[in-house]
Amino acid sequence: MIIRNYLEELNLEQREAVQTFDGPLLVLSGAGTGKTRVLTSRIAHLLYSGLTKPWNIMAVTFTNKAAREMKERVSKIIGPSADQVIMGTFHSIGANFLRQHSELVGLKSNFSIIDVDDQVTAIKQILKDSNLDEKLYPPRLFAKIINHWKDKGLVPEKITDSEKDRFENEFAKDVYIKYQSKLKSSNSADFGDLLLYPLIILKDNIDVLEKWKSKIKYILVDEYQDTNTVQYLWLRLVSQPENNICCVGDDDQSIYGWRGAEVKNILGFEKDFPKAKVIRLEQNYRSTGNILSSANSLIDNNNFRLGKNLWTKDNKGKKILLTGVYDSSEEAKYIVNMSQTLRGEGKLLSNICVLVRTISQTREIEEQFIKGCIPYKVVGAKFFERQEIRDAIAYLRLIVNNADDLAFQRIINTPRRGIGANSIQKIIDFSLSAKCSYFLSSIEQVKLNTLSLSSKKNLERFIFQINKWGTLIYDERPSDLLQLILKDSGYIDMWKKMETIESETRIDNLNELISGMSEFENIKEFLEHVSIMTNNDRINIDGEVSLMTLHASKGLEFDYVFLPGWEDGLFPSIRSVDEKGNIGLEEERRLAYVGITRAKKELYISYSANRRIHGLWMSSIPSRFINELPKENIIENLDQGLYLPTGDSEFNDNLNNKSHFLSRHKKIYNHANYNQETFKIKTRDKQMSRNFIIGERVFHQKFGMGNVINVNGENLEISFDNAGIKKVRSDFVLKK
DNA sequence: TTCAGTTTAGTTTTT
DNA sequence: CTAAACTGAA
Repeated sequence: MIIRNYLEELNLEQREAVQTFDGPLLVLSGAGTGKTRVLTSRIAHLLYSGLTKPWNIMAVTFTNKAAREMKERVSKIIGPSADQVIMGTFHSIGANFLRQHSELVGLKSNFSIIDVDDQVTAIKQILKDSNLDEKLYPPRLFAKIINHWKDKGLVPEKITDSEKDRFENEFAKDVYIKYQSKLKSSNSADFGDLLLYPLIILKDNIDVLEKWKSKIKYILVDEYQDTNTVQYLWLRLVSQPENNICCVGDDDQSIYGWRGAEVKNILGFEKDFPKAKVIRLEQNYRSTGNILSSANSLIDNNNFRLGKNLWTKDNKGKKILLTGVYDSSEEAKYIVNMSQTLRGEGKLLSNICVLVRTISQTREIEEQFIKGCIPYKVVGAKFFERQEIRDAIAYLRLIVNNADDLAFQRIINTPRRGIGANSIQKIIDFSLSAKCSYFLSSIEQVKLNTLSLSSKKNLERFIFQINKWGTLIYDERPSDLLQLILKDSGYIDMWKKMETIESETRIDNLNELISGMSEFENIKEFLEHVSIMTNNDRINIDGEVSLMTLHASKGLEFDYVFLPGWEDGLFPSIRSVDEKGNIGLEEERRLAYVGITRAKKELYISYSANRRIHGLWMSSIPSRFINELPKENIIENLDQGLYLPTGDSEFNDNLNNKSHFLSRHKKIYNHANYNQETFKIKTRDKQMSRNFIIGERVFHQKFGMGNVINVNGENLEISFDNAGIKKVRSDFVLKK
């Protein structure tokens, strides 16, 4: 055992949180107050005190990355036995549990985990079978309702009439029932099931519950403010009666309400767990005084909060730089210029991050980073949602779980193998009447000779291939097997034949997937990993600027933080305010609070007068949140000088007034001429950069330096020094 | 059954 | 603006 004086490194409150072992404990831990340190020290202290064994402790984190980090930090104090502590996200722990007890809810242990897109596909089919018009009843809406019910722990039987008040909900309950049986027959579970099924199993099987209770003696929960009802019920169930449960969280950082998170879980902790002890951590070790008092003053505008005030021994530091720009591309350029300046001052790029409200904001910023030759990384880029990646994973899913109808449907004719809509419909119809999977149905169709000769031949070949690959699951390495599948199925060739830039990228992505798989021992482990991987699990902190959404930034910290797009409508998002009124606005404000408190040293907030939304240029006014920041902590960047001063009376009059949402589209001042000018400059800019000549030296963000060897309009063929020959669009390379 | 060309619908955040 | 859905011809 490695003995370290971990207790002495803690402040008074932290130490109390670490040493309070028995009974329910809530640690209200503000941003940057050392909550991870408390959690790790607590685990170490529990083990060090000899009270319990590692496998009797369960620590639930919000991301797998957080779990990994925690494990590392605990093992630094206590040694390798830290590995035996049960750590993971609710979803990964739930999935594990469900694999052990799957038969209790009618699943097999090799069930597939499906994502939102698969849900929508399944619901589409159900609507079709139920003769409900997709146009009238959008599948996405049903998916949302069903997920919402699952978050609340509602199985179909428990849906009461009061839940049906919305007109769709009457159908929704029916769709929900059919959806669940569809999933069951596909041997699949969605994200909600990973939490809901374990709860049901524990409730209905007293022996399983007792076994769990005798195993788990101490529970630690991170990010408690973002737990939903199911997670809450689950914690209540397994922690009773000793209630040795320690929840750490910050009500001001609750930003997942739209996903079913209930702030009331943390607000009502003392009521839910009688005799609970509450400890507040308010000393911040992360940010400067200016950053901290801005955050405090902003969040003070929220009504629904427990209330706390962060303080720091640190000095005031630099003021927050507030910048108004003309349009979003100016904003992107500004961020890149500032990053360049910081880099010039010797600051590491890995200490810089840009946090946006919506992921689409990253595109323009990326463009400028490429032009400015600054390495960057988009964290949580939707790699696993790309078509080619989903297709590849669907092949693996079908091989591991033949009953996975959603995977079957996705790839049965991808690449085209002569099995058209008619044949597929026959397969589906038969599976419905025979109550078997699509895959089994296909086998029957071949036997029964119901399809056209060519279809039959093609289907036979497909079945043969799936079976053949299935025999290799345990023999081949996952990466080798996928490579084999993509080659033999003709999937890679399908993209190769296209010879477009996009198809090249897709093949690159597939190769990236294959190489990423090499760290996994078996396919099942890999599939588990990809489906419940969290956003920032893939983060790497090399010499790159990080670009991500505010949501993805939870739990992270950076020296220099850019917060672009502080405009009313974008941030706070008009949708959340429209849909949920003040509740929605408060959540947006908490999101702003999370953003501000990520910064350790310097914070740059910016807003733009014009932004292109869904292809149309819109003008906008600065975010109301800007006025909630104390003037003494802020300095306005007058260099840019492209926007009206924030003291503008029209803007102030409209604050906190819903009508100003309506005036959102109103031009603040006429930019028409300027607009045209910039447009001209931009096109000229683009055209100039597009005249590439053979032999020219160029730079590409991903592939580095290279020489142009072929020019075909916008499409360039480049021989890169380190990455070989690639086809690239001219927008993505820079002249040297 | 396939493929190319055209129209339309949907765009906040994510396990 | 983009991806999915649709349409019609080969």
